[in-house]
Amino acid sequence: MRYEKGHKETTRAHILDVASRQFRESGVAAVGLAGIMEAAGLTNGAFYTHFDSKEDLVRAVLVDALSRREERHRANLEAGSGLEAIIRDYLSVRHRDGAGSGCPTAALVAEIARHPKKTRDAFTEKISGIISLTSAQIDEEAPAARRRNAIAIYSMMVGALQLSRAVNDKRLSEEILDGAIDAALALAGED
Amino acid sequence: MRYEKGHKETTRAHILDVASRQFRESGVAAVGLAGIMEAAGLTNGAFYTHFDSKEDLVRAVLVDALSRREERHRANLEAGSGLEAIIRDYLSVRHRDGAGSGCPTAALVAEIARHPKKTRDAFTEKISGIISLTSAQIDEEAPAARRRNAIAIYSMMVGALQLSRAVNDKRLSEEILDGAIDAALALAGED
DNA sequence: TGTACATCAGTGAACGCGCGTTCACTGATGTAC
DNA sequence: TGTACATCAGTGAACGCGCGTTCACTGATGTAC
Repeated sequence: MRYEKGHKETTRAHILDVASRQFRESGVAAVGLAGIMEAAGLTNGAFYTHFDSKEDLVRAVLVDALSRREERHRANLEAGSGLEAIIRDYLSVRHRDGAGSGCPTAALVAEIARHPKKTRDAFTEKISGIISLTSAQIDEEAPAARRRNAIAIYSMMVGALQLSRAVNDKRLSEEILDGAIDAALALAGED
Repeated sequence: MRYEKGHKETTRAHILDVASRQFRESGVAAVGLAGIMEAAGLTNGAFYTHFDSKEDLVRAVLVDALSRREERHRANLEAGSGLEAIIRDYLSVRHRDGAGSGCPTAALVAEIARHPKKTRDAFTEKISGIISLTSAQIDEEAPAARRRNAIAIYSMMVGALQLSRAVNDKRLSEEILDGAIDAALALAGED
């Protein structure tokens, strides 16, 4: 072959990374394929060697980014640092200010709701896994209560992170993060 | 004048209503001015008789829609139905399925975070008011705890509504709404 | 060993289209004289 | 009272631009004979 073995896979992964960052930073609708390809060091046309369409890329980005976060979540739990570390990390100033490398759900959930079924299917599956994983770590007897609290914590984290990003007042933004940390820890059974 | 008195104000309000619905339904970036004007029964060019730019319209929509929701919230509280009614209404299937007439925060918060300072300023002011209003209704002694819980409830409602909209599984979607209702009621001190 | 051909990731120009914005114009009415 | 002019919300065509997608082509390498 004209390129070394694995070259195509590497290029695809690179485009995926660039797109993943740009989507989370600016939103799917506001990002163009030409800009992604240019940032990846390629020209327009090469895109279709790797993906069928922009929608196909969105789906791939979603699955990849959510899988990475789930993996990190899992590693965190296995290292014994527990839900508390995850909550504090999620609702940190660093996460608020680094949307491009942050949670894809917080960055894109509203947009995903408007995308085709196939894309929402992929998202649903990943979210379902993240909720199950979180629920296993809640300090509660009843499984139903664990699941309920996992949903409440995840919803609160996603909502609070977004609000802290949209709000244009340092004090209020940090108050939102801190308020959500307290309430999430209480729901986790770790306060 | 060539049009009856108040005609211009009526037209402006009509454009604002149409835009407000389309933005909440499809997002700001995905909606074009031509589509808004056509749905309003006018032609392209008339837009600039009423607004300076698309960004100016976004700001006006945000202030208008959030003010209306705050007013409704306030009326609800004064009618004595309390926070519980507000929470149940916010996290209802009807609200989930009616984004176009629903909460602008849930529909647009991630996009707003990427808009210019002036737009985020307007959003910040309104959100601040909504948090204060909610906090006054929390069944807690300490003002700091009331404010913290108000923030937690609002964040959770926004996040849960978005997740319930994005997820493509009826069961999971309703589980998210119901889980968030339970947790929010607990935080409101009404469980 | 040397040559002809096949492979295919990437190039770069072009496609039709809709975007936000501008602007010369229309035409119904109000005002001035 | 009748006529000329001013006002201004709305029209509709056009502006340059970037969008997602297509496609004929390139050129470096691998394979066949």
